[in-house]
Amino acid sequence: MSTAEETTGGEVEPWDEVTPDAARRLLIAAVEAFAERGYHATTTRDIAGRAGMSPAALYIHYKTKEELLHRISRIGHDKALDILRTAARREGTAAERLADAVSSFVRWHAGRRTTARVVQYELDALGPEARAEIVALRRQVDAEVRGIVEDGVASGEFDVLDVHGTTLAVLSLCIDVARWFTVDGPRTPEEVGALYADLVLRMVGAK
Amino acid sequence: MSTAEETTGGEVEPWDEVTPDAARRLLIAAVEAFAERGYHATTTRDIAGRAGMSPAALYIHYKTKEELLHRISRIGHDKALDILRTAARREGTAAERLADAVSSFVRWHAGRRTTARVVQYELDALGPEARAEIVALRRQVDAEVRGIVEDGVASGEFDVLDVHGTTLAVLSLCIDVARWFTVDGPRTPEEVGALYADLVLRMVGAK
DNA sequence: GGCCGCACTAAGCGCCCGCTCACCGTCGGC
DNA sequence: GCCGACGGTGAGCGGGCGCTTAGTGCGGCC
Repeated sequence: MSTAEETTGGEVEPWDEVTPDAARRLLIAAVEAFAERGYHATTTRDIAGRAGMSPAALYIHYKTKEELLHRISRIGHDKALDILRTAARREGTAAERLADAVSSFVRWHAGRRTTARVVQYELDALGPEARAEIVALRRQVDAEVRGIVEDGVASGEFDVLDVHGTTLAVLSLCIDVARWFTVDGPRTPEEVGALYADLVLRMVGAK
Repeated sequence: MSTAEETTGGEVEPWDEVTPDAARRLLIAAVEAFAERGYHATTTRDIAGRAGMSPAALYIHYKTKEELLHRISRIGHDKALDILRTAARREGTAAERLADAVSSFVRWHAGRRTTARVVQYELDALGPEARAEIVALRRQVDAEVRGIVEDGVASGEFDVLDVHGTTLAVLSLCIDVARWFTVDGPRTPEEVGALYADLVLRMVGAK
């Protein structure tokens, strides 16, 4: 096991794009609290406490509690989109790219479960403008996966009746991992990723 | 269009097991509010207001706000389990029974979306004892689906490497419908049910 | 060494939450 | 025609919420 910093959940938390250090500690504390209890059940006092600060310290780095959620959601969606884009743009058959996309997307949802929960399930807590921004990112996520599926259909690799519906189901399957996965469970993120890649290839009728 | 009572979402709401009438109206109001905003973001004043009552009226029929969630969750899980049991116990091949289970389970999650959202996503808001009761019901849900998958494997109808993992994925796929489905979308609950039944048969490698 | 800037704290404001309680209108039984 | 039972209301309590503000300790720069 590496000596890199880990959370109680055993997840490595980079978040290195967030500076200064105090702002990053507050954001990581917020991710943990939101993932455990949900945005509305989390208090600003709880977030500050987890970060080892007084309640007022939060407002030096963030305008509101909602801005914290917005930042988390934005960074998380960027990362998720980046994972899918990397898989979609690599060389290989549509089946190889789809398997790569699903397995890495699932590994992220399982391994970075706390972040993924906040990203996928707390969207409704954002205000209209922030939500609109995130919804646009989600459409890009959908487009990446649909692109691979369409490539496979065009090349004759896949046998799919409803491309939009199947794409939705594939993403849905991956996203729901954040709901049920636990580090205490019998499977590692890598195992779930491999299993799900196989299941998805079956769903698209890969030859 | 029928003259049966419908909510704004176009869903028929039986809830006929809840009496008296005022208690049922409060419970339906709570389902709508919890589904829209989440348990923690919903106020007792909002629930009572939707039911056309004063805030204090809620406490004549329910001890706490949490008891409302518990009742909703219990009734909803009973209904979901009933749907799966009916499909699992009918006559037919494992493939027929699995397709029936998935399509009816998905139709429920899409058609009764508000209830399903509360049932599937607000579990963590329950206290320890109530949550334990519901978790036991969920294990029975899992067992019903796993039973059909095992039958199919035993009879040679299905080709499945990881029975537990695949069962989990099948249920996961169905449950996530409650997160993304909208009545404004392009698909009816029946269409999604049929699509998902096909996808699941592919996942289990049905001959 | 003196002073400025700023990250941070202690205290607390105003608000709204879940929930309670004293009271009231209505309706069936005699 | 009166009376108790009961479903319902108006007002409000105690508390915790998101957020603010006045003040403090400390590190860097001349």
